[in-house]
Amino acid sequence: MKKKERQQKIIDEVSINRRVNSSFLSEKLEVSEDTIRRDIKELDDRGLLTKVHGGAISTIQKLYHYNEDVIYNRENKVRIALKAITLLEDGMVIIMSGGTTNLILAKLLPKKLKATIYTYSLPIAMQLTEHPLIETIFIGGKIHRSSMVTTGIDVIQYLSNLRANLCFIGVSALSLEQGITDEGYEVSLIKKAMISASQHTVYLATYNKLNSILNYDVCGFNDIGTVVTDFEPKAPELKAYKNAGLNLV
Amino acid sequence: MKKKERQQKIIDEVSINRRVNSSFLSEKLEVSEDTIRRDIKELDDRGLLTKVHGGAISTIQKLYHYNEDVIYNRENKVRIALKAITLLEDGMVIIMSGGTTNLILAKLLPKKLKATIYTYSLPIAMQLTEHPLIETIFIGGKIHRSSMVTTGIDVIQYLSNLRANLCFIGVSALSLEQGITDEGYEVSLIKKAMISASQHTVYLATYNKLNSILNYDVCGFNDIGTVVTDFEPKAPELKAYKNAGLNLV
DNA sequence: TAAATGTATGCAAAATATTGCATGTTTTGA
DNA sequence: TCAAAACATGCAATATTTTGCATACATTTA
Repeated sequence: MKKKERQQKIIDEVSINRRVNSSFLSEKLEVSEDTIRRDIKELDDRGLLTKVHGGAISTIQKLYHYNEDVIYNRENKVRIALKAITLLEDGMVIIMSGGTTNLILAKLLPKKLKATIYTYSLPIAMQLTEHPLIETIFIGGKIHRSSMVTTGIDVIQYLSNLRANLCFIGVSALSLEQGITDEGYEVSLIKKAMISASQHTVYLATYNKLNSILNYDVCGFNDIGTVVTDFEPKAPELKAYKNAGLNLV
Repeated sequence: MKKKERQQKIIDEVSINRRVNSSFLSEKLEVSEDTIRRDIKELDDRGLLTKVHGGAISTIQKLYHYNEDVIYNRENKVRIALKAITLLEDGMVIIMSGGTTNLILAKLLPKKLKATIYTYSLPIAMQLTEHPLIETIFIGGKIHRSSMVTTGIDVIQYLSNLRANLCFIGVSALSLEQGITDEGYEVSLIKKAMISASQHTVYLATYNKLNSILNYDVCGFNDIGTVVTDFEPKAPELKAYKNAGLNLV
């Protein structure tokens, strides 16, 4: 029996029973206890089980995990997310759009927060399953491959019947002239539906989204409520926005 | 220089430049081009870069990836999934339940298969986004944390309006007396709805699900259509099932 | 289309990894 | 506290993997 095969059997054994000891495995798999110990050590290093005195115990494994290194401008998004979290209270009903800023927000939500969250983004929904007190409702529809969100009439219709306290919208582009715009027609409609379903809307925008205009309107400048961004409050680029009456956090 | 170290250097090189060719790497790392090619092939298999004629190019990193090592009895499930795939044809409308066997099936689906797939499992939906020709529709609802599927009246209602060619159901328990049963009430209702929405139903069952009974009925023994399992066709344990008229693949 | 360049595969030598034992140390639990 | 069990480590025999070469095949490009 090869090493790989043997290690797989150890993993199986550990996942069936909560715990397994080296002497038992040594006998069952017909190798010395030293070999078993070395296997267990290696599997522990790979995070597949936990080595204990006498054998190994199972570790709760995540089926899916996401690679944060892939996210562009991650540091700034973390700062935005942390600011956005201060706006939350227990018991809120929240709608979240897609995008990596909202994904980071989902990850950073306090574990003790009680809330009901509606989303149509697969990664965000996955992330929210790790929060024990958050009830997550996924809004179904046709999946858009690259952005991993659902779109279509089903989503808009569902949102039209919803009442939420707050929604978090990832901003694609923000300008003084056009307000918030998006590059996709479908997404712009969904975001509009989110806005009208919520008492308050919070826009999450990294600084590189400022002063740009895309093809589809989401929200005119005068209707924008709160924008959370990662610019220094005194940065000159923000002055014009503040002067125009925007509530920047 | 060890293999691992060398492969890391190849990855580094590819991520700095967009592309690197084998002859350059052969000279720089002082090994034959054959070795470089073998390294590149292996790294490609692991998804860390993309092999092309003449060398390798960088691959877009996935935001989410799942850990196959976590899946119990993975080898058997792969065999079941491969058998199940032979039942598919282009243009089919398919419903998939949750579970790791279906997840593996989703992963192994031929990249050239054209199909429309309905699912209520987040991991399966994520997996399906990697198939360019598959249109995926996610059935929304309240998310059940540990199994990462949606449940509730919304799901059942949605399924009741659906007509599909085929559905794949992960089996929790199968017995001669009770047929297919499940441990959750909600899940059993959803599976029943899937069955009545589909022309044909395919049950995926690893051998350890045989001869067990759980609390909620999914499908009586006489109504079971096709079961795909990983037992040897001549195994004595299957005899009773075959004698009772079950179509085992 | 032909030459040049890149690729796949089998093979044997060399490199590397695995394993069980011997030895001494640490941990456990009565 | 002390004996028994579990553990870590070095080592040599053994098993496996890696590697470059030779050969034949495929792809590119001038």
